[in-house]
Amino acid sequence: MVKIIVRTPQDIGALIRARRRSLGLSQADLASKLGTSRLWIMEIERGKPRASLILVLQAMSTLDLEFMTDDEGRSAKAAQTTSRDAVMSEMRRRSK
Amino acid sequence: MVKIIVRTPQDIGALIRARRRSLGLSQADLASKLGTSRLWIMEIERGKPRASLILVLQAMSTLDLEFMTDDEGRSAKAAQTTSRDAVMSEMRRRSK
DNA sequence: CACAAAAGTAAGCTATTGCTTACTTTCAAG
DNA sequence: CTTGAAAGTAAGCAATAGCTTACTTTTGTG
Repeated sequence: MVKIIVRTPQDIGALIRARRRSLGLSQADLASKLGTSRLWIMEIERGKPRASLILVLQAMSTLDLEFMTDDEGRSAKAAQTTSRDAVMSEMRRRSK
Repeated sequence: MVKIIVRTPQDIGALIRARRRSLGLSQADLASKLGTSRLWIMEIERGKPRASLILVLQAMSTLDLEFMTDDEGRSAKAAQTTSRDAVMSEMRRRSK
């Protein structure tokens, strides 16, 4: 199970297409599961840059795919800003 | 470094907001780095569902964030479909 | 080859995005 | 309490997303 990094709409298109195929679904099948049009599936698989976020996320979940991202241990502990960040924002405040 | 799963526009909004703050950037700062409007930053941080994919991906990269997904070892090896998938797609073909 | 499903292309339409500008409200620090 | 930056709200507008329908091309099997 290798981690793939997703940076571009093309990456997402390729991911969706590969997964759709590996599940044996046609574009029409996926479109109807998702409640979108077959045309939309076509376009997203081609890397449509301005596709809407929610449809992409729904497609991911329909295909049992998940996005992950690294959290830099900032979750609960650093509710109060770190002193370094405080300084930085102070600096910006002062500069013009 | 904990992996966070991102499933909804709200998840993305929270992620972007947290990271923006931890970098000491204002919404206006981020908007101008990204070439979008401050209003867009506002909306995305609130979980705008239909925001456009490309802007979201650009925001991620501007903030040094990455999306990852699991590849199920399907990369090169299984260029030719697995026999099980072949059967399934065959079945679908025949059924109506 | 021949046939059917899947995939791709096109055109036209409405709803929505993302923008600008301008104001208001909240926050942080003296 | 005052003040300036950041954040939130609002209105109006051009560009475009995503839809339907219809047609064409490609793909995979017998």
